[in-house]
Amino acid sequence: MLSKKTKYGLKALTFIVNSAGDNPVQVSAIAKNEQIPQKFLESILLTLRKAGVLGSKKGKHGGYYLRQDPADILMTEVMRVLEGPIAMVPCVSLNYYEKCDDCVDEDTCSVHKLMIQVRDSALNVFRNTTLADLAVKKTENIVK
Amino acid sequence: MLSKKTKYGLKALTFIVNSAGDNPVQVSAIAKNEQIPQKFLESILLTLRKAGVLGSKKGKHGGYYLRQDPADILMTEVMRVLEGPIAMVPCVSLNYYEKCDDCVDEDTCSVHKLMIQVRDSALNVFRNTTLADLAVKKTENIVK
DNA sequence: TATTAATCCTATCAATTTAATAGGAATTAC
DNA sequence: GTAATTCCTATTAAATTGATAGGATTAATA
Repeated sequence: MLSKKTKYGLKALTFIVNSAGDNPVQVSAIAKNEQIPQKFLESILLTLRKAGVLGSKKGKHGGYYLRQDPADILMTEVMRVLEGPIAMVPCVSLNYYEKCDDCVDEDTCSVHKLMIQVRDSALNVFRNTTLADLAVKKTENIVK
Repeated sequence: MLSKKTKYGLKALTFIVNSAGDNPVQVSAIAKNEQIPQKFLESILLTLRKAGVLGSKKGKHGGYYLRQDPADILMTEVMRVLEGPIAMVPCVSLNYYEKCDDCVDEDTCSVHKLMIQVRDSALNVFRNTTLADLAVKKTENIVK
């Protein structure tokens, strides 16, 4: 299952893209519009900022903003920050590899083989989707 | 993350395929060879039996066996039984659809769009992989 | 410079899920 | 009838998730 953290995070990022002014977007505005508990959202945006996806400005008229063009922000990065490894098992993770304690031989493990395929198919989606793609509205989508 | 339940279940099914005799395979044998807690494994195999993937024979010389040719058992079925819905969010699930309470319009939801792609890519793997594929050993794999 | 509005930080909590264990009932082979 | 096996229900410990609480810090501006 996708965690609420990730779901909220993706919605928040999309909202920021679509609030396209030069001013930072406030947590309260996002929370209200996307129906997200504000305090929870605060912690999520903080995570995204620490990961370098978002920048922030403190104090009055502060808020969050993107640090790159949305077309340059890949879902691989966003998903890893919010949801953790893309692989479903550590033994097929590119960025967080760990050997299974129970598995004698990775090369003959049936789970390993299957999970590599699942990982690659997910990677294929995330590598080819940017935040800009997510933020495209439906009408724009149709026009394309 | 893949649950241990699913991991153990996949390993157990593979083990049964590779124990290819006509006799049912005992839980104790699987548990021992695959390093799975026996009581936990019992409950997993019971689930697979109730779902129709495995058959069982009680009493002395009893055990579990496949009800179909491994080449006819798709990962879509196995994964749904063990891990639950393939979709990461209920609102894109083919078999367990549920509307999000927070989401106003599915058609414009950025999460929805992305998760449909992820679901389809996973389905593509699971629909094209059978238990027989999982159970192929490495050497056989190379020979192909 | 005082006030207000925002992010930042740490801690805590309740609910849920997961992984595992326990104990025995039912069934079957021999 | 005994031994070996699956079947069933209940319980539990640990981990994770989702959310809340309270205040510290920072910056704009009146």
